Amino acid sequence: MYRLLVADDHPLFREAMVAVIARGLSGSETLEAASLATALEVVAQHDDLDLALLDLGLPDAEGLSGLAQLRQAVPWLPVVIVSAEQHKHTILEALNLGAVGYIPKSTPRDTLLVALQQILAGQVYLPPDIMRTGTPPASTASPPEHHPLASLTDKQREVLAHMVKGESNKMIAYRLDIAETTVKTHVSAILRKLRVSSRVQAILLASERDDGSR
Amino acid sequence: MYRLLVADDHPLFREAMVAVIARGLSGSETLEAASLATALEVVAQHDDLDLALLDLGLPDAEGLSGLAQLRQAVPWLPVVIVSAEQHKHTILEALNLGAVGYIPKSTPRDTLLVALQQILAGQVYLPPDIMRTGTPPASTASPPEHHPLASLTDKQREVLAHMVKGESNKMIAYRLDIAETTVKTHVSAILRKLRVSSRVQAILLASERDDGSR
DNA sequence: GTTAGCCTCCTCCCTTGGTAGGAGGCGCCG
DNA sequence: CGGCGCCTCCTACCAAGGGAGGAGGCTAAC
Repeated sequence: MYRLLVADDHPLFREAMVAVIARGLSGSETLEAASLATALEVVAQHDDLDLALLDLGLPDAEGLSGLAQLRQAVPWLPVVIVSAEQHKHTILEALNLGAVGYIPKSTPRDTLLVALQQILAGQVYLPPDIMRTGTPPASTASPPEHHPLASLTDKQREVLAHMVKGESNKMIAYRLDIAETTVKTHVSAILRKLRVSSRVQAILLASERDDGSR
Repeated sequence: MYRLLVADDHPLFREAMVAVIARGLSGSETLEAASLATALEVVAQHDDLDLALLDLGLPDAEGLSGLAQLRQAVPWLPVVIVSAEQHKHTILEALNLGAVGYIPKSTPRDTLLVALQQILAGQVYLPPDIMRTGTPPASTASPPEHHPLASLTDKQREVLAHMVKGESNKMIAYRLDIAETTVKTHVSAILRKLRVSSRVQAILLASERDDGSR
């Protein structure tokens, strides 16, 4: 059911991770990337990804800069850090950059699965020791605002603006002078990027943020 | 296309009015009432009415009290006053009670038709002399808030509350532990009473008013 | 020139939303 | 008691929404 990206430069570890996902999240698809560069390529071409697992040891990304780049490129994509190191400082920094979780490479297979499921369900996963010792500050409380709206193209935003007014696809098509099928295409893309499953939810989400109306 | 109620105690005038409507607004249905009492009965049984034409000379309603009662009984129903008298004071008072227009009985047939169309389109109609001399104050600017939400039954409000959260009919059915068909019935009633044609519009209207969410 | 992203439009297909109309149960009120 | 409103549920039907997949044109970037 899910589409995940596994970005890690160790083929072996990558395979192991993919195997865990295949077994634990049946029906899910996994894409792989051995470097940050390819990871960026992949996410650019797949705007239907549900989650990216990002290793912090990638050759072309020093430390958390890879996370930062990924977050900037595709803000709507949740990223969970998979790392060997476990400095609390690093973890908190990652969360501040918008990561939705931090999974130590030492995590046993079944715990890993639980973590992924938790994250895919919209939660944040952190290693148990962090969870205990001092709750990470503002980070988890308000996960630095993935503004998924930002990832919309101009046209998509325009369509969304009409959706928010309560207009139907047909009406929007008429107003923007494009075919209704085109409107549907845009709407589908919007729903995907906003990670919702109905126009109503998209509208609610949209009018929650940029609220020009009141 | 429309459903109108003509409330007037003069059979002859009522017939004439119905005839004008039948000819000018082809396909429209008209219901009739000779007294305020019957008018109240009729509107109670037909929540799909588009407009009520109310005569101010009804035997069981002194002056504007009939309008007040009608407005209170079915706040979602637009009411236009049809009257012989033309005191400016009366007209303004009627508007303050939520009337969407005031049509003098002396109005010629074709003007009457224009007035009705204008009102059915959501406008307010007033006799020309009033329109000229001094614009009626807050009345037309903010037509005293038909709070259509008030006309919803408890269950309907409950359903609406879930709609506002972005839930589908199926989901609402599950949560309220009723059949989806029942939810649909409620939704339809809500749309009718709120005078909108899609759930999105209903949601927007609902969250515009009672805004407990922010 | 090639690539990539975006916009455009299409067909096929399924799900969801919404209307119409009927019907039974329940409770309140005249 | 009878009537009425409300809630419940149903069938049948049609319109709108949404996904999958493909395709062409356009422009900006390399």
